[in-house]
Amino acid sequence: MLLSSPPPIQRSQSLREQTYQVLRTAILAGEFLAGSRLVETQIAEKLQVSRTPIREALQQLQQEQLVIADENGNLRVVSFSIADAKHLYRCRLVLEQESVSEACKNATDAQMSKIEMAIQQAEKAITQQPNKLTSYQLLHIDYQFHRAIAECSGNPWLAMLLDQLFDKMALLRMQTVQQNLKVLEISSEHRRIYKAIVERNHELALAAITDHLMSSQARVIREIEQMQNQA
Amino acid sequence: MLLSSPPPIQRSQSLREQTYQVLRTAILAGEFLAGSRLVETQIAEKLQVSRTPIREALQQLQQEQLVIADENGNLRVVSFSIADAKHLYRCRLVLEQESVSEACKNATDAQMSKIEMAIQQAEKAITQQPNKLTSYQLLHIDYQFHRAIAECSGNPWLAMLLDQLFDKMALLRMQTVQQNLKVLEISSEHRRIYKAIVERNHELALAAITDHLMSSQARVIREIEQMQNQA
DNA sequence: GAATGCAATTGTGTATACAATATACTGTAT
DNA sequence: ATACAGTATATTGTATACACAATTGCATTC
Repeated sequence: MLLSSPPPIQRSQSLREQTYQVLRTAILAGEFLAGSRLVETQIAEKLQVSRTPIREALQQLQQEQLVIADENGNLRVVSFSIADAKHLYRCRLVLEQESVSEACKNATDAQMSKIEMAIQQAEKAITQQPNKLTSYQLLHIDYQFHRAIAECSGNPWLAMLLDQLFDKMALLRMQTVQQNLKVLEISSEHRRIYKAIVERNHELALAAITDHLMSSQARVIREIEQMQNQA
Repeated sequence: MLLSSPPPIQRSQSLREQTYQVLRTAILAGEFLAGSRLVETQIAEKLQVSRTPIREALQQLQQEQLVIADENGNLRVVSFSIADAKHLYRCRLVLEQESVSEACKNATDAQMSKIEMAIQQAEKAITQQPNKLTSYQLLHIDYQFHRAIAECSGNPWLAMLLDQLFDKMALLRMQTVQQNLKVLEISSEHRRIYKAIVERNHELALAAITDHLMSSQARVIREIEQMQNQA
């Protein structure tokens, strides 16, 4: 007998994968002081696993540039400059322009409704639990929206490249004051993008995503500048 | 006594790094049949090192998507479809447009001359040793040019994203018939791009890079199609 | 002959051992 | 007290050992 859907058995994740997730989340949630040192043995002891999975998780984070080796080869959590912010946003802009552009052409109804769901979830979250959300959670919700558009593009490589940038964006925000995002502004900007995609209005969608990202960049840079003035 | 320049000693690279380079080069040079399986223990024996550095090298290749895990978790060299080719070129196009665009604005004289050197090296190589070059070497020379432009952009993240794509491009070519690239066409297209950047002619540079990549994509896809017909 | 069960083999995940190197510490001589 | 030597400590790179899962081949049974 043939099963209609092949059983998606997932054998419990490896320690490496679990360790990776734990560390990545901790970094993106800002639980390490920026620039703090990461030592295999210490993490191994804290998580109660051997060095091997830790090593591999750290290596992966290093490749993603969430962790970098300093001049002595010591691993540290990255810390971004304003220049980095501008460069990262520039990369993200051209990739997301392609993303919405293709989404206008290719998005199926199911995919579009996934975008809308992302918007609704965001709005629900910010009205229901105004101050209970961490910045990390807010950002995650935000990226669901952008991720959904990338999926509409039908280009998995594009989605992959954007994913890489999203992580760095999150870290960028974590470095800044943990002040809440301008959630209302973001929400209306998202709606505008979504509307353009649904109408398959290519020009408008491009303009909307561009505006959104430029505003977002401006907000981030302003925050970083404020932080630096305080310090 | 203090040395004027901090001694740039590079203690002989780790086995992990060496293994990584060996495997990566072998893959990009097409020394594995596409889709062939990679087994830690076998490679370890062949290279006469323990599994540990091999594991880590393979993990890195996996993250770069030069190696993927199949449904059973076995590692294999990737193999790209025509759809992948189109998607990868699309990503590359938007990133390289940004690249030349910023290069027009920011390139210093030294950086520009590096681009020209890349062109000259390419021309020297193809006139002096017409048939002695492997496809891998030709591609490497080609990418020097594109890499030089990315450096002119002054955006290290952009360069990083493009680097990732270049490796996949190389693999894409390796899968196709090992017939020689249309080196003459490429060379003149490169010259056109270079000229536009030197003149800081933004419009022209964008048009030139776009033409170049579209032609390149067409060449690759034609090759893949031919291959598939033969098979 | 097909199906079931049971080694034997292979391969991976994780822990640990050991060596090399970098860092910190301590005591001694000036 | 300061400079320095020598020693202890910490950290990483690599090898190896062991456990477990998956696969294969063979034998046994129906």
